[in-house]
Amino acid sequence: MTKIKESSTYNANREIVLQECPVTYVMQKIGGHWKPIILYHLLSGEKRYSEIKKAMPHISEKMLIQHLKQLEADNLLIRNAKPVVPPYVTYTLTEAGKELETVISAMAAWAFKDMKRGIVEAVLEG
Amino acid sequence: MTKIKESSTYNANREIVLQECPVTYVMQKIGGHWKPIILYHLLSGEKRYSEIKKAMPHISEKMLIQHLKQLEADNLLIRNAKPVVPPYVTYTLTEAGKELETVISAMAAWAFKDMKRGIVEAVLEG
DNA sequence: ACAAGTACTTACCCCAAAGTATGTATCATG
DNA sequence: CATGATACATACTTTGGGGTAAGTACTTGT
Repeated sequence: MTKIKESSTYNANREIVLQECPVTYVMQKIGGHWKPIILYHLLSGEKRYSEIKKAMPHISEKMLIQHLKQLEADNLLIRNAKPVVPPYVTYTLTEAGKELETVISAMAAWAFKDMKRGIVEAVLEG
Repeated sequence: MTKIKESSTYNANREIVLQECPVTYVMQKIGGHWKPIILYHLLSGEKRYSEIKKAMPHISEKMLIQHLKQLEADNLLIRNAKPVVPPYVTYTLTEAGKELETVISAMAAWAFKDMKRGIVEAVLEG
């Protein structure tokens, strides 16, 4: 059986790369502008929708909801809706979500180091 | 006429988020489909262009070059061209690039754990 | 009566990222 | 003298992520 050529490389790419590359696997789940930031805010504990929104003034509602749904689908957080009348919905990290803290920390550590490096170089050049 | 404000959110977002969020800072540098994979291949040592290309059969030349240039500009790798006649160009990680290994390892570790979790759940569900 | 708050949903649009395809310079080799 | 290898460059098209704006359903406060 010849391998399916599906519709051109990029579908092929996605799947192959996903299976081969754990980093890409992670990127699928926490990549993009907003997801890591949402996760970051939830690392400090359960928050309700409006709290997250206030913590991220620059995100649109559409993006926020969309990524919350995605993170839920990816089993990184849990949505909890109380059937009360002003809706009361909270989001909590799952175990998987909490375990991302090590990844996020590693990133943050590297980022700070790299930012410093940038400054040092700028100073040396100037 | 829906006019988009010149300086409206998404440009503002980028900058604000970059300054506020180290994770986004990292994403700018190693995010996307290809960059982490390129870095991964270079973690095992200096490689020439054609070697990287062969190691990543699904990337287009355009994307490969483009990301190599970007990674170079971001000070994550160094391009070394020997002025010989079949061109001989190698790429090596900088210190900053090598230090990404901790980040990439954290990602990989999480990914494998999470993949396993996915399998376990699938089995339990039947 | 009606505005305001909460947690979304939907429709429409734009742009940057990624893909496709082809071109370039140089020399070695058949 | 034409072909192939190497390391790119460039034009052109497509795709999808993200942005804006507006609507929904339900109730509380004034």
